[in-house]
Amino acid sequence: MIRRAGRTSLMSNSRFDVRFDPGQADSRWQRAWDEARCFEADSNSDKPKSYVLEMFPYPSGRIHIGHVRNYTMGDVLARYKKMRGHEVLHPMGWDAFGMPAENAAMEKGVHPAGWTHDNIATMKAQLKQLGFALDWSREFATCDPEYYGHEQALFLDLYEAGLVYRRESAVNWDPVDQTVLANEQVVDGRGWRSGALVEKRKLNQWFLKITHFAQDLLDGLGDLEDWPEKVRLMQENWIGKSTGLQFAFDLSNGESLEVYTTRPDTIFGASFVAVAADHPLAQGVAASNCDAAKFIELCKQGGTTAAELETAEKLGFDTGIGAKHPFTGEYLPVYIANFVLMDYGTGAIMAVPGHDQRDFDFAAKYGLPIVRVIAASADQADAPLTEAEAGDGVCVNSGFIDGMSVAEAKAAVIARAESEGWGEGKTVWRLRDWGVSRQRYWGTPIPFIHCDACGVLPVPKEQLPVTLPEDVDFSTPGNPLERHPAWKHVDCPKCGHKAERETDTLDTFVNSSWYFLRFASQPDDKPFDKTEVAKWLPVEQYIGGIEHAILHLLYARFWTRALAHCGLLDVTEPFASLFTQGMVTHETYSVREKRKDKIAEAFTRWLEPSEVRKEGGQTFEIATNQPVLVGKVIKMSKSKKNVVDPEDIIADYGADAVRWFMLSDSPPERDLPWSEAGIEGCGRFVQRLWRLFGQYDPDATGEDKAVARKMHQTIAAVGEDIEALSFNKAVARLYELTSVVEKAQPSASRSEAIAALMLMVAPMMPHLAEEAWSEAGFDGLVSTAAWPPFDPAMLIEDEVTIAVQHKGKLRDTLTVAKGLPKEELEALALASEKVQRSIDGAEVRKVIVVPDRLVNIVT
RNA sequence: GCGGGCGUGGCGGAAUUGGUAGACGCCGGGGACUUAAAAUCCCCUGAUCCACGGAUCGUGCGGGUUCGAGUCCCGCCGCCCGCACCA
Repeated sequence: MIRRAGRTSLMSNSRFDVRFDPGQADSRWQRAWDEARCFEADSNSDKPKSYVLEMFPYPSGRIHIGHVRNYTMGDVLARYKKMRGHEVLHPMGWDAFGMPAENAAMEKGVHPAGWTHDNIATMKAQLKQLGFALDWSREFATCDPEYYGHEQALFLDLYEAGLVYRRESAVNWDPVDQTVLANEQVVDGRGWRSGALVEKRKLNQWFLKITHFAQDLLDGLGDLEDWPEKVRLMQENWIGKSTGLQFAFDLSNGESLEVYTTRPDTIFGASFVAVAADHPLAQGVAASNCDAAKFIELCKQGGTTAAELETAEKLGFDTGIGAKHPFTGEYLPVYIANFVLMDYGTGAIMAVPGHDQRDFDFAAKYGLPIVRVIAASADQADAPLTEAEAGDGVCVNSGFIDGMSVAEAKAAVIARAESEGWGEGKTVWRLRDWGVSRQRYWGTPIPFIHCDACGVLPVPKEQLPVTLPEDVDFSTPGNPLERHPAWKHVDCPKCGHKAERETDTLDTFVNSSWYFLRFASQPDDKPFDKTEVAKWLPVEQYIGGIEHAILHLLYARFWTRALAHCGLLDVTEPFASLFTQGMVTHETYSVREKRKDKIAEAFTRWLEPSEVRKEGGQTFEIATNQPVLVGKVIKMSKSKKNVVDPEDIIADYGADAVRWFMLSDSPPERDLPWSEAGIEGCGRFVQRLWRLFGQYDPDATGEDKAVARKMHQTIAAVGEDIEALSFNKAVARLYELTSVVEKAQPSASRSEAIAALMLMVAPMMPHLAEEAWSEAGFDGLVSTAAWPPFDPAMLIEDEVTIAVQHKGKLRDTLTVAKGLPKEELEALALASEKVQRSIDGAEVRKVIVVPDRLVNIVT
């Protein structure tokens, strides 16, 4: 199976005589791969194709260990697929627009472009050091004008297709810095720099009609069998299809108010009506009532996020208006409430405290009635409610729907509303259109021009790209594009009079919504070529963090559909299989210190792992020798200093040991705790394999059945494990084979197993594998060699160990020939001395025999 | 608050999906080699009891189904992630 050429003796002057030296081997093989250009994908190949993609990184400065884990997983799969004869596309690029570049500009006075390009250079060098099998010929950064220019063209295509529009929408406004803040820049309702109370302010902004594809995006989830169930569920909940009743309350002031409810079955339990603070009704009340206006102002303070709105104390303002209940005719009070969202449904709700916790909290606070209208059974109609009960049951205290199930009552109430003409059944989506406007510089300029006479006009396509101006000033907060003297002012493309450019840029999620298409095909004159893309898409395996489970992945699915809708693409689902990997974690180290200026106030000083020393179960700070508090194992973060720099550990242990550590022990979807002892173990294993590889002897003779069987079993299992991305299991099996081969006497089987090990570790430890492969005298690169075959006949053991239980407890084990009939197994089990002692003369009532597994005797 | 996930030795985890719990690795202990150290190799390592043959307990907690439960069902507890302008 393996041909060998060249050297005939390994006995002398071999690299195997000394320890494996990653310091010189790593870079030598990295150069060899570059020179051979062996990882560049050929679109015209007739091999089966594999598109392996990891989420491209934001160039934040340096590669962190999370990147290393992510890209190592993808790399193992890409290298494995190549060895299995696939034409592999495994590209890399840079998600290069975003806020940190502007923050650096403000803090350090560097230009975002320069900062970003420096970071890319650093990080690319770091990725190269890890030996990833990437097709660098397809590399790009989203901040390249070529890339974002094509993105602008696509944006205009979507505009022509009616999928882009403008409307008013709220942003976080910092009144001191006079700037728009991202949610993460709002801390406890205050601007992170100014500390000013953040306000909600309305701006005209650009939106993409993702809701047009809501049903399609939902339906598509059903076909994504190779996506984690939890991600599909999260997206399903995010899209949030609900059917309910939309109806109008007649108000005591003569007007009417549309509300939407998903629980029309609880309509008889409605005890008040609530509208959002920015609902027109609330605005109307505020116009003549300054208390109401004050309350609305209060609601504007604080964050805009759902989590903040829902955890904030429920507050309301009684408008004094009454809403007439459609069945009882009773008037319910209408409140303005801080927990009602204008963006969902009609921005107004009927509140049923008995069966919705938010309504319950509100009713309890304001002394409103809490009525039970759903009960476990009809005789429980008056059971007291101590909290909202959202579960199933039958209707009680509910007039004509009494006794109906929740589902029946929903249908009955909708039917009645429709026949009486005051309401209708309606499907409502939680999914909202995607706001893509950002009031920032470092992003894709939105290619539109505002003309007083002609309105909002797209930039003609032949004038693309609209490039960012380079001479910008970050000394004052806010968007530099707004105050740029020249860039902003242009002539109207229609009437030729003076007009202004749109100064908003696109959300960076737009950049990452089509980058996988550009990797597959990158012509100069258009974003991508449809037929070329069709050769590579969908991505066979997409790998990234769970934090992208909803937004990025939903936006990319939407964008792909939208482009297909415009006739630019034939695919609708970009990622056939998705894998979400866990984080890399580390324990934290801190010392509590007393501040000199504030003696009473202790504060925490965090220490880096390199600043502490462990001794006799205790941990000390190296510099001061004082005891260190060892904290929880949490995600590595700069603020807690529990970080390790990949470059440092590569320097200490070599790329292969780092890669091996990333794959070992923890299942890839779970968190991986970083440990110094663990990486040391990996470094030892690299040397252990190296010593074993040095024992490869092409002239060895003789068969060793046990070694051969173990090798075939391992080849079969490791292949399956890699395909399932169960790298930790593949690693464990390779350890097992290594141990077996080490202990075996020299034989042809043993040498064959050593060669197979070189091939099997090649995707994981490519530098070591190349060095051993060439040193053992094999031709060519191991990276382009074929994965070793296995013989299915060799997988089957001829002996099995049978568990013998008495009353479900293990009493003995028997080693027998595989496939022994039930009767014989039973007889052997009953003959066991240990079993007889346990039975102790009792009557055997039943014997359960599972062939090749166990015998259970019941007395 | 809503939605999602995860709990197995000192630690990371494995267990053919209802069939020998703890594979494999790390840590720790003992030994070999060495003048010594490093490196390497061998043995032990869930808890308790023990007559040294073994016994009992044990997969977050409490119930249940089953000849048999880490795995299935019901109810709790704890921790983690996401929540639309971080990427």
